[in-house]
Amino acid sequence: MKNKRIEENRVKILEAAGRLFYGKRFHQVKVGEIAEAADMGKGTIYEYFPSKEKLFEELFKYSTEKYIRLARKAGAKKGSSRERLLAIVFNHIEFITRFSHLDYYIFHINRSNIQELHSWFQEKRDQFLSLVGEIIDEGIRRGEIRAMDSRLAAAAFTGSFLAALDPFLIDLEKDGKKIAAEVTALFFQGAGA
Amino acid sequence: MKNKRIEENRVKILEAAGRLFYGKRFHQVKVGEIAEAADMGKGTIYEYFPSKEKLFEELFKYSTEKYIRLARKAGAKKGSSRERLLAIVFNHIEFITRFSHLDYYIFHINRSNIQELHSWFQEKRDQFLSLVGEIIDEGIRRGEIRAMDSRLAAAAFTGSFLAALDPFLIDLEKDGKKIAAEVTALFFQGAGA
Amino acid sequence: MKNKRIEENRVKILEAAGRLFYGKRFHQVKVGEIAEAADMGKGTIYEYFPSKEKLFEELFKYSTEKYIRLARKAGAKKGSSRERLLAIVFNHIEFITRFSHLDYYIFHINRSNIQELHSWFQEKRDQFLSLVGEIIDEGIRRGEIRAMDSRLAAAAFTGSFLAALDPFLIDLEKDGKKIAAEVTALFFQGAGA
Amino acid sequence: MKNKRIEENRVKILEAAGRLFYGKRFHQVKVGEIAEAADMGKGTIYEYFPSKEKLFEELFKYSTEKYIRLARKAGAKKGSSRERLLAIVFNHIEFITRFSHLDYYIFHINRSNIQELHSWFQEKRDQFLSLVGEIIDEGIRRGEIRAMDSRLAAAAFTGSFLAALDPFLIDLEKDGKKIAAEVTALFFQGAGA
DNA sequence: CATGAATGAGTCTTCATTCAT
DNA sequence: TATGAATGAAGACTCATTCAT
Repeated sequence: MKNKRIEENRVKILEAAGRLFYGKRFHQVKVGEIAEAADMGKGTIYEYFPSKEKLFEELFKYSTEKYIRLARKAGAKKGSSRERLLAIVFNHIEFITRFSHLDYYIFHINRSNIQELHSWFQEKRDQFLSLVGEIIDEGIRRGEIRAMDSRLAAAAFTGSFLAALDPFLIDLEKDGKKIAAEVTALFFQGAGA
Repeated sequence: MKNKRIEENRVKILEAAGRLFYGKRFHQVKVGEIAEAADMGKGTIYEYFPSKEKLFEELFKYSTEKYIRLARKAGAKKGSSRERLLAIVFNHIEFITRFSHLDYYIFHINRSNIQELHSWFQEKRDQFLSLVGEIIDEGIRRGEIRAMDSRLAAAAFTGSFLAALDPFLIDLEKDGKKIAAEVTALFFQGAGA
Repeated sequence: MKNKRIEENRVKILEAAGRLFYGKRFHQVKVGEIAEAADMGKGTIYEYFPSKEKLFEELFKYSTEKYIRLARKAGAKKGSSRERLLAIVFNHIEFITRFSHLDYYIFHINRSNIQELHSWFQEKRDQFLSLVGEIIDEGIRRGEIRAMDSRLAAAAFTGSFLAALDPFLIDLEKDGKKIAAEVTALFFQGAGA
Repeated sequence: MKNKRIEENRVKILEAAGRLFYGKRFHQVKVGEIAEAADMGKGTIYEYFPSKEKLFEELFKYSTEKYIRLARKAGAKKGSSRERLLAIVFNHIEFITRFSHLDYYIFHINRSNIQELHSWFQEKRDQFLSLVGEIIDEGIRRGEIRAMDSRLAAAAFTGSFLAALDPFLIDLEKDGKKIAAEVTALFFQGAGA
């Protein structure tokens, strides 16, 4: 099918661009580089994306949506709220391990400099926080979590595992799971004596 | 005095640049704009910074160091570990309220796209986490916080208040203090029922 | 063919640049002018030469090599050493008549301001002096020229025709050949009574 | 006296500029460098010369006039035409040995790219060729030189010693005098067998 | 007189985008 | 559909010159 070929090339470009943009600023990545990395001619890029700017936006969306899709799947598993939150964290670890360059586009450019994507990004963050918030809400309903502002708790929990699992701070491969467990435990038990 | 004049101009440029870079990408800010914003000739910028790139790096450092300096001061206040952590959070609120454009350069570009600054930035983050970690350690010594990995806790706590106080999510001015208290309380008591 | 097109464009640029640089200093010639003179876009120049500086160097080499190639051809003609030397001089006249702008880059910037080309230029001058020196050597062997340091003689002869045929001193078109003959005669007979 | 101090500074700047321009292109030498080399403030240069361009022109004139003044003096010595021509050549050697950087401005930028100086330079060259030509003319009158176009002979002779004594070709210090004698001998006796 | 910080006009160079092949 | 040579708009940066001290 024609569409399949087209979609394959789109993803090929996005993945190549993802790797290149990782750790570089927008203007440090040349369209020619992306083309080369995607093993295509420069002109071909423009068959799939109307501009470099749009390509970057698409990459941003592609990464974020991939993350949220996987997170949703991970959080959907049955179990206690603690198990489900842990699943969210495990999913995070797996994602940033497998798609480290994509991870980059999700929370770390979180105040996207792409003005055009601002509201889109807010919505996606909302979706993610809602996902976590719902798990917390259910935990409250189940009596596993004390009554609280689930929205705030979702943000706090998300922030804490993001910070604790920063691949620049720890060895994700080796210590990821352990830290995931610890940070989740901390969220449930608190630090107080 | 000569040195004073020079330092004043440096800061004048940095502050002007900070306001301009805020919410824009590196290449969207023209050196001429910075010069105009700093009320100087374009050439004068180059008397103080060898390149736009270097100016950006210096801005990054300037902002980060300002933040850490203020955080250190805030955390130094006497009191319980809870009060001191709260002081760190209050400082954060004040900083991103007063210097919202500078805040931008601190945790939100936290995987600095500026390759050259990577290790520098790691060090600064370490310094900040150590600052928080020491407060937690003292809390443990005092019996206010249960025995735990203070480093991990520091990262988790920092992550949670950063996420919860995101100015794009909440009205900092209005709800900042309340949320600061809540997120700190959550850190101490945990979410568990 | 592709390569042909590329070489054509290179030469087109070099010739255009040659005409422009003639009688102007490096910084008085704008890249845009060269592009316009070569009937190309400014960016195209940079497809062929990495910088204006390099383009100038290439022009220098191009001109010098063209001169030497033609001189070699002229000097290769059969005949007495006097005839062959005269051929070298005639070639010089023809060259600076037809390619006056290229001539400019050859002996008149003879202590090349282009530091990078210094040794390259020395080599080329050596080649030219050797060419003349060999003719003289053969003249000695044939008994047409008395035994002497052919290297020195080559330099002296070259210097004398260069100076005597300076287009700013004489009317090359009108008097060139006559003066060429005279200066060659002077070289053979000497000025002594 | 005031004027003495002023003249001293002028020469100081010219000499410093001469050393810097030597082997560099006009735009490669910065006014700041000249100032530093002359051990003055940048602004001070402008007290003595209205522009960098004019400074360069003055340097050019200064060098050329110094050369011609010395050549005239050298050629004025009593003796045979051969001795006097040799004196001109010896003077050349001494000049380019003592003032190598000034020599640079004389015959080697002989088609001055400074359009404004063109006619001035032609005149100076005329003066020099006349100087040599007069010696030749007197030689003819004395019967030391055969009847000939003294103008052409002057150019040829000048060209030959310039080329033969090129400091990039020979060791002036060591071989200068010998080559001077040889090139003069060649001029008188000719190369013919 | 001497200075050097401030200036901004002027230019090289880059690179996203086009389009003829 | 794929390509990459050609393009030129746009911007960082330089540096001669000025002028307040």
